[in-house]
Amino acid sequence: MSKLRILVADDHEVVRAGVRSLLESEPDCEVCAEAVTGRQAVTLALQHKPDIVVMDITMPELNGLEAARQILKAVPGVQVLILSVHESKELVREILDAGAHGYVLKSDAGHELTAALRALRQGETFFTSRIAQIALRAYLSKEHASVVLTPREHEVLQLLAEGKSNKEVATALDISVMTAETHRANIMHKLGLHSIAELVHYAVRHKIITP
Amino acid sequence: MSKLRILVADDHEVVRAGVRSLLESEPDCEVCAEAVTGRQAVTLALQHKPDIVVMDITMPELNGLEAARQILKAVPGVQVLILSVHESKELVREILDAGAHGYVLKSDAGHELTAALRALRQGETFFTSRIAQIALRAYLSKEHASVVLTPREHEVLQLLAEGKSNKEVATALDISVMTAETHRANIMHKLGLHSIAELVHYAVRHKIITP
DNA sequence: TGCGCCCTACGGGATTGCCGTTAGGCGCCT
DNA sequence: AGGCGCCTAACGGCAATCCCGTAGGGCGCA
Repeated sequence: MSKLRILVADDHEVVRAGVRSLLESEPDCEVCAEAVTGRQAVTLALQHKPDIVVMDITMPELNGLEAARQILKAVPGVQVLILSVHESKELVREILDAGAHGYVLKSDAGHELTAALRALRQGETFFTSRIAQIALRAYLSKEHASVVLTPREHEVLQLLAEGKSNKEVATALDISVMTAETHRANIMHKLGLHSIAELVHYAVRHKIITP
Repeated sequence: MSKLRILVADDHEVVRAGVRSLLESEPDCEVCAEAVTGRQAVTLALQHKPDIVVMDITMPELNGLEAARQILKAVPGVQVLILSVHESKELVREILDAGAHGYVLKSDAGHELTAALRALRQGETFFTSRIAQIALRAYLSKEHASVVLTPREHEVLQLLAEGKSNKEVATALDISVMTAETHRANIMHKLGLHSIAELVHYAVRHKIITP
């Protein structure tokens, strides 16, 4: 069996060097090309027709997700392994929908990356445990997991995350402070949050507010 | 002359592998240790007393800047090279004030990193061109507005913004709850904030934490 | 019609947050 | 030596949040 030919796409040279270093510790892998932008990744994928593309998400010109979609459509048999820092539920969903074959976090240990490659070579998929958990939770909570919040709760969440107090929320929505309080309690219970700070984090991560 | 002993601090293993790979292509460099958090960087710097610390900024527990300050104070003769994705004006200022010896962007080419190392070995500083421009502009326009927080306050701010309560901050920093409380009050007073939510916003906007 | 979900509202106790103020010790700079 | 900034610590008091639970009215769907 010939060597696995791999295209590495990441806008940071340091990261590319890291991936190359980790991959080439595997005897049957070789990096056939490196791309700095998403557009370049598409071009190089067409030129080299690699077995696997290791792809970052945040890249200039064309983000990794869109690049992945184009590559998967244009290059038959290619497999895409996403390597990113992000781990939001929406992102996982988008990645799965894009048809990626695996997802590893940059904070994961290096052996996760090589394990992912071995899985892909066997024709399997590989999602690192945290991602698998996110995907599983999303699946178990009946598809639309992020819509567990009712419209009213979503509204309250936004106001709270913008820095408003219970009283201000109550005034803004013209409801009792008690009711605002109840909504907040329900939101926190549903999302598993325990403080305003976590709530703001959640809102920022899910783009409910713009920091 | 013996080899340059280098400590690499970054929470992403891929990045650490990349830095290691790039550094060890230089014959007179060796990576003596790797840290995953800011606090671990401080500990390992004290243990290994490296010649140079290559440090990321965004790290859990203790950010790279504060870690750099502590290391520069505690380890005589050590040099700190910041390796980050960010390039805001405030950040450059803080980095210069912290006493770092160089600043290279992750998107820079690998030879920038090795060039920086060579500069540091000669006792010089190295700032990649975009950073040098930012620093120069900031110097010329004499802006001394934004950075009023003390190192300790910055640290407390980070922990609070990460969602920790006063009590948790106190535990994490091994200080009294009262003291943590005082720091929080001072931070809020200095920044004109009035709630944890606003504090988190501030931290996100100023890239003190990653949402 | 009945069930479930949502919005509304309230109670009360424990905890934590917010604010002003004071004060000692320590290190750094002049 | 003296001053200054920082870190530490503490107090009092009021406000707000957290965490239980309970509960009625409205509205859509089977």
